[in-house]
Amino acid sequence: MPIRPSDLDRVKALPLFAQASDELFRDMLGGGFLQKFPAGTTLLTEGDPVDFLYILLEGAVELEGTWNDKATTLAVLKPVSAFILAAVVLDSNGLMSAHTLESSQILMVSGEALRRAMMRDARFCFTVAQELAGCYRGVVRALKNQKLRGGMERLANYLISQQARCGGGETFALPHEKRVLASLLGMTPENLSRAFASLGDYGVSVSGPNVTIHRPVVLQRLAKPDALIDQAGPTGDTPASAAELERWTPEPARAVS
Amino acid sequence: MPIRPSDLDRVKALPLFAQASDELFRDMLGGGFLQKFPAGTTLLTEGDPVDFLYILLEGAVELEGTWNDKATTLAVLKPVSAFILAAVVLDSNGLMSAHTLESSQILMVSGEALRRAMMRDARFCFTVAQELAGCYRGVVRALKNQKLRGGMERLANYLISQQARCGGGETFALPHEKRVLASLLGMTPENLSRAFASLGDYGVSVSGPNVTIHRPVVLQRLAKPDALIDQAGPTGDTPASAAELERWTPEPARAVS
DNA sequence: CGCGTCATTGAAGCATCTCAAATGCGGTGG
DNA sequence: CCACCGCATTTGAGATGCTTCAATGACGCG
Repeated sequence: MPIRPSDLDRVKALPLFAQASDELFRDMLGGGFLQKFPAGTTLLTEGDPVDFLYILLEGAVELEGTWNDKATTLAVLKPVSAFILAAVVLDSNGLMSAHTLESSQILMVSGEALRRAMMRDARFCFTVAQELAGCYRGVVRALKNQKLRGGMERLANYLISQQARCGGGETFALPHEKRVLASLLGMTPENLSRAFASLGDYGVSVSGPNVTIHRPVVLQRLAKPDALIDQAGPTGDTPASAAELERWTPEPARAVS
Repeated sequence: MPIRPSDLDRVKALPLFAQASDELFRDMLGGGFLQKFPAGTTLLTEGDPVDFLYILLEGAVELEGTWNDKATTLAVLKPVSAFILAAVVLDSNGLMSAHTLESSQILMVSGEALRRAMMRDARFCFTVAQELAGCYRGVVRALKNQKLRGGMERLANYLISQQARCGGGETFALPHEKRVLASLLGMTPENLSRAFASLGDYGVSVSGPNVTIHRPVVLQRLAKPDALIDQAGPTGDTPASAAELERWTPEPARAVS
């Protein structure tokens, strides 16, 4: 499984690696694998030791946590994203399971090599710290989202974010199964259905995976999007969702309040 | 406001600074203040730029997030803890407000100086990355706690953690006002009261701030503590709570599953 | 002593979950 | 091409948990 140059370029385009020297970059990827996994493959199990940093190049990966036979989705990743960086930096075990939602191509980078590179190059180490800080802030947003908002409000804000991420047109597609979306938003599939139905009163119509927001202003009055919870503020510019953790890159210094 | 040597020692004992050279340490604290604040002082407001790393030496600080006129407590810090490290590393604005719960003594370290030190010393930078990774994992635990457990389960697990933190005796004291605890656990004060009352059936009695766990086994069967959510596993050894974010130091490699 | 805050208790309303059944859709095999 | 199957989604009804509003009791401080 040789790594294609075009894949290498995509990895190097990640903020995490963009500033690393070619030498450092080559060293790190020395002990790496590029692998394809079918949909539904479990990549990591909660509680197991983590030996590799995973980088998703194609497909989609779900991160989930479980307790007492219940499961909840903590994030859904799309390319290009690195995940479980925190466990790798601490050489610890994962707090969440990871499995593919679609057939996925994944680059696995040796955790050992990554930590060595960090110790060797302060600049790269700083970039990792920035990435981790960004991840941290992503989960803080998710926690605020969960504790401060109700189900319909979470859904409304998700739709507004997703719309921005899809280019801003009044109709766009949901990127995952509704069942996954429900778990991500912290509700049951039944409840998500009902929440979608209720949003009809706010000018939202749903047809399969396609959503149309007919009256954005009305929906926003319900959603009250917030720059400190949803990554894209009320004016909706920046992509990425509050819930899609880890995938977010260091924020611009002084983001809009 | 000169910094007393004894305070310096306490700061240097933080995992974050323990490995830094004396020179680096002195450089960083050059642009720092040591200040006392009365109870109820707002140190930081959500959304404002963050110019300093805060280190709590005495007292207690609450971190909270707000949305739509509702507020929720994200963490309660006790000495010695550094906070808002993530915002400092990204030179960004805070996602949460901070205010003192008691009269507190706080060391403020220049964010500029901290970032410079990181770029200069890969070893220190690595430690910061480890700290951030630990913080990240703390919030992930909190998010799982919030999404997967109900109110009584969260309280039961909190009590078990708190008991361990207080030395393991069957009677111990709650460290904060119940109103704050309720917000930390993601419920209303009324509901916390009822939850405490319900725990009577599980051998828990409450008298003011004092809690007694008469039948630990019964409570544990309800709580089902989990090493991947609560920092202390079922056997209860390590201190610190799932909800008290940021204050947690890098975990030992390979914590008990 | 009186005031204000915190904690507790009760009752009503709302949101969410669970269980159950019906609907709709895509894909397989005949 | 069509019938059938499996799965995701939807819908309904009842139970549960949580919130809100309101009132009372307990405590500490001026």
